[in-house]
Amino acid sequence: MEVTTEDKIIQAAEKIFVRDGYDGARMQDIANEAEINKALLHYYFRSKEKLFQQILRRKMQAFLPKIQKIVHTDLPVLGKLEAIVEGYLQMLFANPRLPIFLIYSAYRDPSILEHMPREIFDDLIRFLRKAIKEGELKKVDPEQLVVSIMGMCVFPFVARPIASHMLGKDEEQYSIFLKKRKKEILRVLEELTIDSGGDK
Amino acid sequence: MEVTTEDKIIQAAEKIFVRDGYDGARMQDIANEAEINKALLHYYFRSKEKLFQQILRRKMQAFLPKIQKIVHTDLPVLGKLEAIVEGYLQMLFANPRLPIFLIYSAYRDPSILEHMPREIFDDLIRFLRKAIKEGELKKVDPEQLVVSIMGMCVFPFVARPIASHMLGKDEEQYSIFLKKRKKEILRVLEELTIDSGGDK
DNA sequence: GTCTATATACAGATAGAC
DNA sequence: GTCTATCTGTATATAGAC
Repeated sequence: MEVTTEDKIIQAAEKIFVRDGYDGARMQDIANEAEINKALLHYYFRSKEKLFQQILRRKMQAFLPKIQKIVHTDLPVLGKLEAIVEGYLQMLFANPRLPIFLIYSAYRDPSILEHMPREIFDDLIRFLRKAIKEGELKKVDPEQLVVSIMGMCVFPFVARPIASHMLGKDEEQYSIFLKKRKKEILRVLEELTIDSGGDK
Repeated sequence: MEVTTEDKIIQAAEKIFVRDGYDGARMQDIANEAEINKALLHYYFRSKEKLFQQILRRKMQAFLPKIQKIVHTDLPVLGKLEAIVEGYLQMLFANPRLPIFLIYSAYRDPSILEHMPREIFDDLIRFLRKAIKEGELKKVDPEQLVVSIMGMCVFPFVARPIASHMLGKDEEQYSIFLKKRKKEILRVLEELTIDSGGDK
């Protein structure tokens, strides 16, 4: 299984675009990163814009499928929420700059959102609504709750430079802070669930 | 009180930089917005970089002082949290693109954070710690809680295009969603406070 | 397919008249 | 202080040899 030139370009372009954004990225940087010539980029993808669109689409599709599986597993509310938060945070640890890249790109050209799968959200919201009806979850707006969960997960990664400065933490301390995040988010979510067993 | 050319430039530059970011902004666009000639921008601010730094500093200082006042008022935990969330959301409604501008700018050049006041955070965290010790708030990590609150407030504004798409809402529906946000965030925070009165 | 060399476009910055 | 005209650098994109 050889690595084709196209693969090398895609790899390199992902790195540079995600790091620098469309406007900040330079074709020369991508070429350097791929260890090929700048002209080859155009040979394979015609233009910066077209290359960017490819990368964006790939990145969007890598975004949610893991979460989707979790949503469809059969777990009690808190267990499912825990799995979702964990899966989501895992993705963020592996791709800390992905959310801001996607967010920024969506401002630049909202039409790209057409390619973004939406069912995961719907399924999750449906699940939460059912959980409320069945008395496993306190009465909250499920849509609002999903956004709150995403916010609690994503924000410390997206706003990392500002947040670490605000908290007076260096890189290492902030990494530790992030690792404790799951427990603390679940601490909050716990309070929203209703303990049917009564034990604990 | 006349509007000086410098004022016009600053106004215009704020709008364009906040909207497009440093890389995306064009000096020509700023000049057009200010209804002056491009050369005048350089006459007043020498370079794009210098103009940007000015704007950034101004925007950073407009960011938190309102919150600071609230933190220093004498209110019970939930009341203070409510005031903070409200003030914060108000600022976000008035400046929806400010956070992403600041975040993105901080990635570009982290040294700008030196100009960002930090005491507000410290004060708030101290306050929360005290509230926990005095039994008004459940045992959570105050730093984590502050980040969670910020995340819940900021995320739906920062990620607006993606979030509205995910939820299948148009502009108007999403605005309504945002207006309900305060109540829902407080709903979550309520569960973290300890009702000393015992009523309700 | 891959390279070097070059064309083209445009943005930031300056010169100089008024 | 404000303008028009221009310079200079640099980024995307193409031509053409190998």
